[in-house]
Amino acid sequence: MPRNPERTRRKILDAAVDEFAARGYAGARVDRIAASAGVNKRMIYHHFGNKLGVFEAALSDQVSGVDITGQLARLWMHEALERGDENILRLAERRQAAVGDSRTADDASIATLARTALEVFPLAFPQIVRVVTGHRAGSAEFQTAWARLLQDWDRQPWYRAAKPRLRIDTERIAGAARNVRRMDQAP
Amino acid sequence: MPRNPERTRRKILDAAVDEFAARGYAGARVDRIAASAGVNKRMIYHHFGNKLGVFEAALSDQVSGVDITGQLARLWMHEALERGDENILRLAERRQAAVGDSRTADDASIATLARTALEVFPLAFPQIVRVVTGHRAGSAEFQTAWARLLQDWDRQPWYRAAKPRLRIDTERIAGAARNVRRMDQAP
DNA sequence: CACCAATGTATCCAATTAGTTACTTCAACG
DNA sequence: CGTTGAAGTAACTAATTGGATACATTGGTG
Repeated sequence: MPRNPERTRRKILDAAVDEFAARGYAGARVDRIAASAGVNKRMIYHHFGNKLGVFEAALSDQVSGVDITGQLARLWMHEALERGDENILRLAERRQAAVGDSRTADDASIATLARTALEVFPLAFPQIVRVVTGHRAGSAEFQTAWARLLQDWDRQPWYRAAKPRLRIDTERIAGAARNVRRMDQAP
Repeated sequence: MPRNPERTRRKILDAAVDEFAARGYAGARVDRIAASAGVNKRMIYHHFGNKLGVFEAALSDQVSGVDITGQLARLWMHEALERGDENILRLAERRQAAVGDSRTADDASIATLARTALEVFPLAFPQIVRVVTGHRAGSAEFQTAWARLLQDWDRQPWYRAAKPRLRIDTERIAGAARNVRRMDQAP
C-alpha cells in the first residue's frame, strides 16, 4: 500500500466523526478512532496534534452541512453542549449555507430557524417524541404526522411571507429521521 | 454535624445533576461530585452503587420537569445522546406531566410536541440560533422575535384546534433562555 | 544517486479515575 | 447496656488513556 497522507487523514477524520458523534468528546477514545480508521494512533497525533485537534477537525468537517441526518444532529448537540455559542466553527460558511449571502431580514431568519427546529427536534430528542406522542420517532405513525405538520407549516401565509432561505425537502427529512442513531451500549 | 442520610443523599443528587448537566456521563467525575457536594466519595457508592447509578438517579430526579430551563434542556440532550429512546426513565410520569392523563388525540400530542420543539431549540442549539439569525440566543433581539413567533404559533387556528395540553407561559420561557449555560472551559 | 522531511510502526509512560479495603463513629432498639 | 447495622472517613489499587519516544521506511528534489 503506497503512502497517501491525504487518504490517511481522510480515514482518521471519517472515523473521528463517527466516534465523536456517537460518544461526544469525553466519551470518545483516540485508540478507538485509530483502530476503526485502520491507522496507527501515532498518525492521529501527527496529523491533528492532540485529541482536541481531531475533535475540532471532525466538527469542522461535518458541521456546516444543511442536509440534516441523525449523525449531524448529534454533532450539533455535542457542539452545543461543549462550546455553547462561543467560538462557533466556520460561522461564515455555515451562515452562508443556512440563509445565503443576502443580508437576511429578521423575519426570514426567524422563520428559517423555526423550520430548522422542527426538523431537528425528533432527531435530537427521540425520547421526548415518545414521551409526548407515545410513538417512536422512527415509526411510520409519527413520521407521517410530523411530515404533515411540516407541510402545514410551509403553507402558512406568515411563514411564506417571511421568504425563508433554507428549504429542505420534506421527504428527505422523513427518510433521515428513520436513521436516528443510538449508542451501541449504555454509557 | 449530626448524621442525616437523606440530606447527604440530596446533596449528592444536587451536585450530580449539576455535574452531569454540565459535562455529560463520560465527562462527569465522581470525585468532583463528591467534592462539590461536600461529601466523601465513598458515600456516593454507598447510596448509589456506582457512577451509572448516580447518573440514573440524577436524571430521574430532574428529567420529568416541564419547566424548561437550560439545565433541563442539557439533561434532555445528554439523555438523548446516551440512551436514545430506549429505557426512558419515568416514562409514565413524564407522559402525564406532558399531555395529562386523558388518552390524547394524535393531533394534540403533535401540536404539543411542536410547541415543545420551538421552546427547547434555542436552549439546546444556541450556536444554530447564532448561525441562522446572527444574534445570540440570549440577546433581547432574538428573545423578542422568538417570543413573537411563539405567540403567533399559539394563535394559529389549527394549533388551537388540536387542544394541546402543555401550555407554558411564554414570558417564563423567555426568561429561562437567558440562562443558557455553558461549560466553564473547553473540553 | 543521496539526502531529508514526511509518513508510518511498535512500545512505553505518567496521570487520571472508578471503584475498594479497612477502619471508625453513630444511633436505634431489645 | 451492648450489639448490630448503617453512615462516614482516609488511603489505596487496578485499569484506562492521552500523549511521548525511539526507530524504520518512503518518496520527492537537487
